[in-house]
Amino acid sequence: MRIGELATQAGVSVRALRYYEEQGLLGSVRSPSGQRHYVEAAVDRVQLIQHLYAAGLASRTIAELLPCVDAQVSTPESRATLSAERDRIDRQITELIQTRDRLDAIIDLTTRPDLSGCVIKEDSYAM
Amino acid sequence: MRIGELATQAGVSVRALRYYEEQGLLGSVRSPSGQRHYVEAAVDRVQLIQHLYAAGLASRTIAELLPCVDAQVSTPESRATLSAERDRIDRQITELIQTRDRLDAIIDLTTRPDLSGCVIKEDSYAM
DNA sequence: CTAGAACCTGACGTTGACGTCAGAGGCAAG
DNA sequence: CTTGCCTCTGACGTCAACGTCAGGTTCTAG
Repeated sequence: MRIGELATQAGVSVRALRYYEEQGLLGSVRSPSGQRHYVEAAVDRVQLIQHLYAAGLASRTIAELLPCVDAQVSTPESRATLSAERDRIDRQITELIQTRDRLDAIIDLTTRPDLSGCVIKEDSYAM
Repeated sequence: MRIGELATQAGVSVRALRYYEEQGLLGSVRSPSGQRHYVEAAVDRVQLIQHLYAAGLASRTIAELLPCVDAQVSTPESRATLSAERDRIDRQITELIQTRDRLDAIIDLTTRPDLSGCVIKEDSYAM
């Protein structure tokens, strides 16, 4: 599998894949002419990388953690990084839920029929 | 309340507050000498801005939505933006939960006692 | 065999939310 | 009055994850 097809299948750009390799996140086998070739499993790996990026992890952090995924082994440092990032994501989720609920409240407030123009109510008071 | 105290109370930098004003997110009253003065409610507003930034909204989007919060009224466009962002945050939460669970699985796999050194199992096969 | 698509390596450009520095003025205390 | 902290307005710097362009090679379909 060459870089263009991997890009298509994983839904990222060719440039991104080269960047991942540059950051030590994604390996490739080079053909004699220098072209990158990937195994099928690379699709999943790229998507994992994307999810970790989306969760706010930096390249360096991902580069530190991916070997654990590969070798299924963790050092004390990587264990610390793993649980730290896990907890950070957890707090991020909590905050996002609050913000989402806040947006819901705003939507509710601003969508609800505007009672300020409801003069009839005042008439009923005047009775 | 001057800019330094607002920065302290809201937990952001002075530079950030000037930036918010520049982006039209945060108003201030100027003293004759040109210094910014803020009302108490500015603390909450700054924290709302921070939460919206943390949720991935851009300055322009926030600038578009804050008037709704203030006036409690929404235009058709702002309603669309509001629900679009709400849904985006919702998807983001879902993805973050998946990534967190993925990290949990990795932690579990790499922390668990290493069975690869357990040769006794192979002996039991050899029986 | 040839055109066009895909690939390569640099290397500079982009974007957003600020950080930081320079130079100048403002304000309360002693 | 002056010392020291706070504030002001530009304006350039930063950082990360790519985008984009240049200039050249390689693969593939007809």
